Amino acid sequence: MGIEDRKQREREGMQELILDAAKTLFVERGFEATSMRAIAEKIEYSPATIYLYYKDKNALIQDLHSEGFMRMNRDMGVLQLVRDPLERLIAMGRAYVQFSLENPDYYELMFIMHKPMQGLEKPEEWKMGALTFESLIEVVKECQALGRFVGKEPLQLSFLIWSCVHGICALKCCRRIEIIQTIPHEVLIKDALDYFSDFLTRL
Amino acid sequence: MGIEDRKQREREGMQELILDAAKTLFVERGFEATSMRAIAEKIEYSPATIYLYYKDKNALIQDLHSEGFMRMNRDMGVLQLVRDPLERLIAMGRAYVQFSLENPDYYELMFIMHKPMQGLEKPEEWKMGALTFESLIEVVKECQALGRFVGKEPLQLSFLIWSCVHGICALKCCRRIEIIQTIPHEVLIKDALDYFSDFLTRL
DNA sequence: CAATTTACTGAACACTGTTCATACATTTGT
DNA sequence: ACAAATGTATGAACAGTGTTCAGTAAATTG
Repeated sequence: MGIEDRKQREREGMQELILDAAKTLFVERGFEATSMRAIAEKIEYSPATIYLYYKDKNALIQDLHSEGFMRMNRDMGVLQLVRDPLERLIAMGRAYVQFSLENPDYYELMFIMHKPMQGLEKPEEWKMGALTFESLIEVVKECQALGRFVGKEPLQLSFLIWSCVHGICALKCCRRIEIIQTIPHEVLIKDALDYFSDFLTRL
Repeated sequence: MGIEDRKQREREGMQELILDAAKTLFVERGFEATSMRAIAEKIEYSPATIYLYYKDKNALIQDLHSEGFMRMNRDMGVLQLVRDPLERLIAMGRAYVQFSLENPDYYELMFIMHKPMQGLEKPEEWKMGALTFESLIEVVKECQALGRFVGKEPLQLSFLIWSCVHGICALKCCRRIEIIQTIPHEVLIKDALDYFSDFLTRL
């Protein structure tokens, strides 16, 4: 029946309408600062209507959470074409940081905020993140197969590498980088990434 | 006049009473989850009374923010006694992570939450953090004086080192470490720190 | 002892996320 | 074509939040 299909489409259209409005406001005014009423006003519906399409505010956040991971995976997908594992590893690190700089709001959602985590026991959505991490482990293993990172556990090493790039992103994102005022932050981050790459190469 | 002194003491006593209650509740129930009314109830005063001693909820947070830095500085102060710069650097990294594990609530306040940052343009309070970072730069320079980290800018390198340990703490604190379920987190963090130390030693 | 300053509070304001009975529109069965 | 049943949207309300302020009670002063 085409009528059920139409209903389904309408439903998804409404969800997208809500999510887009929410996204815009979240980016504009931050997170806690955007109310359900504000979202409702933007799409010209009653606040109660939103609850017909999303269980609560957290559901909205979780949807954006997954969308963030899809974007990141899309952005980093092309890197699988890089043949040399070490080069790929370094490129992944740079792409990761770049993503966080270009989409700080998504990044915060994905890796910093507490909200999207709680009540998300199921790794169903979160699985996308685990997948990205596993591709990191894979590339580390490939590097090891070529004689690098000898005597290191790939999992632990991958975690350290992740920590390193995440640390850069998080300090920037949470504005703690601002205690450093002697040089521009872009330079700081660029240099840190260069050193990071240099270290990986030398190990 | 002793009477003015007493008033001053009473005032500070009240501030401490409020701050202690706030601290307890923050740790117990998280941050956004503790209301001014809850704090007031705990100290058996009216909510309005709190506003006679703290401008608003942010002021409370900022006070805890500085207290966190004082604790951290105290904890890490003894490390200045470590003679060898590299050993000191590594010990500082370990102490940093340990602090974050023992005081996740303070850590979140100091390095993750957005709230204590906004409206805190003055580095008066934030200066304590900058001081800790500068002692990191110093120890890096000392290492360089002994022939390590050749050709690296101390500031940028220090930032990378900070990023690395902060990354570990932040992933743990924000529960993103939980995507890794194959080995216990303590082991993961311990190993990552060992690798981190190993890398610093080999550079 | 009266006047003044200080410490405190109850009630209110403008918000927040969320729920639910009610009203409207649409689809269905006859 | 009309009535019944389903689905969709909403206004009003609830319980909660941070915060303010007029008014009260206590302590300090003259």
